Amino acid sequence: MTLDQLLTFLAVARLGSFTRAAEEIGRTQPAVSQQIRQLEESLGAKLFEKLGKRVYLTEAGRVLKEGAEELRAQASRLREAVSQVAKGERGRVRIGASTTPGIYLLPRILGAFRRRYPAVETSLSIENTFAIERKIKLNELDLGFVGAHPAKQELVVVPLGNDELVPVAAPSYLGGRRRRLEAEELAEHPFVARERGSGTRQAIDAWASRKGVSLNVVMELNNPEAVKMAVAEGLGVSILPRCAVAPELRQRRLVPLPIKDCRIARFLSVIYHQGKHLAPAASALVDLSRKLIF
Amino acid sequence: MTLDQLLTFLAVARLGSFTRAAEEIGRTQPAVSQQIRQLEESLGAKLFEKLGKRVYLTEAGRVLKEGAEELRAQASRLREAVSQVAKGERGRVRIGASTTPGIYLLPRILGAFRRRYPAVETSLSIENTFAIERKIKLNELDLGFVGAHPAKQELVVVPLGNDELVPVAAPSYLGGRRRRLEAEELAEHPFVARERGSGTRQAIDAWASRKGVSLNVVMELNNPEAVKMAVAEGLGVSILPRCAVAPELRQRRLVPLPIKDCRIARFLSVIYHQGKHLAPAASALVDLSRKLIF
DNA sequence: CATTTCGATAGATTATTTTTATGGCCTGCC
DNA sequence: GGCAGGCCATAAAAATAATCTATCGAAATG
Repeated sequence: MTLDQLLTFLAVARLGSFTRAAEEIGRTQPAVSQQIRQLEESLGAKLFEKLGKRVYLTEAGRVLKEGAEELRAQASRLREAVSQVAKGERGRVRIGASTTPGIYLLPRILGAFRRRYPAVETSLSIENTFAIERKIKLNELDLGFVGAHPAKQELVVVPLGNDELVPVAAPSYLGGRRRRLEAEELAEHPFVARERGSGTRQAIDAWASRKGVSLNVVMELNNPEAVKMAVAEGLGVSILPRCAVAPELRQRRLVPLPIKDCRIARFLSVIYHQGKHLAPAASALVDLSRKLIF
Repeated sequence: MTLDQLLTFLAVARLGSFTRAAEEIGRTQPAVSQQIRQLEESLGAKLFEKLGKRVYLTEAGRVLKEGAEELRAQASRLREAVSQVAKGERGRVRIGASTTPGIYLLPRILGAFRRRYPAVETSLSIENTFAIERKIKLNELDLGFVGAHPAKQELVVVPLGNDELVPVAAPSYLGGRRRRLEAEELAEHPFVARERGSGTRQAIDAWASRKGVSLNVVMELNNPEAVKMAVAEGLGVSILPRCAVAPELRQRRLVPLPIKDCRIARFLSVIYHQGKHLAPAASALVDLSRKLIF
């Protein structure tokens, strides 16, 4: 039983004639005869009977006709569904993001994406960079938004833009002072940090060791919002992604802490598996991200 | 897109390997590769991606997998349904019967048939012999139970048995008399007859003209039950199929009217279209009918 | 009763599928 | 890090399947 045979069968059943069915499907009549014979053999049932001139469906043929029509409709729906996915009109994109991009960037990006591709489902799981890399390698995620250069052989890295890290403090913490600190002076201030292993923390540690500063970490938090709260409460200073503190800086709930030569720029990237054929929807999301960042 | 390609696709999707899928379906690996490639081309969508060693479904592949499984299940159900019809376990038999067999024979036959083949639908339409023959020729009926020899070239006639016609009267009509009538004497009695065109009437008329008797028809009714009622009420005598009057004879609501040389035997037959491939269920019904008649 | 229509059949031909043989790529193991 | 082994892709050959041409026979038609 093949789909082709079923289509031939349906044409014969509908037209009540082998010859006319043959014309309709652009074959010769013997080809139709053989297709029907094979279908009958494979099903073990006679499908037509020739009473006089006309051909009639047998009872088995009537049952097959019902079912074959349903099958054809379903096959056609399936073809359409796959085609929609292939064209990016439908589908699912599984996104992973590390904390900073996940919280401060992706909501905006995904909002725009959703307006553009309303029928494409997106799932976002926020985890640390390491976990995201692992899941991408296992094909459990399609795209990863991370702030560290993985530079692994198996991953494609699409640069999105710089994510500047800015030192901040509570307005009351600094008081009236406006003096620019030397990098070493940071050691004198209590420092509220993200947990070790976070991209933000890694970038800060790398900068600090480059400058020969040892930070006076008084608190480690695995959530940038919690870090902001702690700093706003005057527990200490911190260095946070600009996109994370932009609203607080505007509302003056936090203020910049000027430090000499403090240009910590983390590179935000989208990563995906080497050799992966990005679905159109995923590809569109990457494009959209690049536009929205700049 | 063929069913074969979908089955191959499902095997690959399930096993995550072209080679293992090939083993499972008994082909070589390149055959699987080509099937998948053709499927991808016909759908216009990449279905698998090779990331490292394993092959993974793309989003389009995931959609196809869902749908293909449904399609497979439906195709398999369809195959089963057709097979059941072909084996006579299921199906529909469209039966036509003329009045006498339809009322007095078929309820019993169909009851027995239903117990034997509970999943086979039967439809019974009671019409006159002419209409039944026409519908059988138009393939609107599968089997016809009639009491006249159609002997048309295009019909197969399966004899079931004799349907004896017995003269009857109301007990009160005869009074104490028990004398056997000569055929000619029947003309002296009011006769309650079936309508012209009914098989019973035709048989009686044929017998009467053979005997040179002209019946004194005082009433024509198109329903044998109505004839019985009329006779029971003493409106006259009639000649009715034995199977139609058996209960009344037993209950003495009617009594036989002995007439010399009155052996009117109508032959009951099943008819179907010449060249018709009887479905197993229909065939079984014919067999059952022959058993139950004798 | 000849004629036409329609499906079945057989043999030739074409198209498709499968296999065989091989190459490239990645992985994992020493 | 080199090498073997596993896995998929590819191309040509072989096998299989589908289609076409030609023709037959049965049934309906005028």
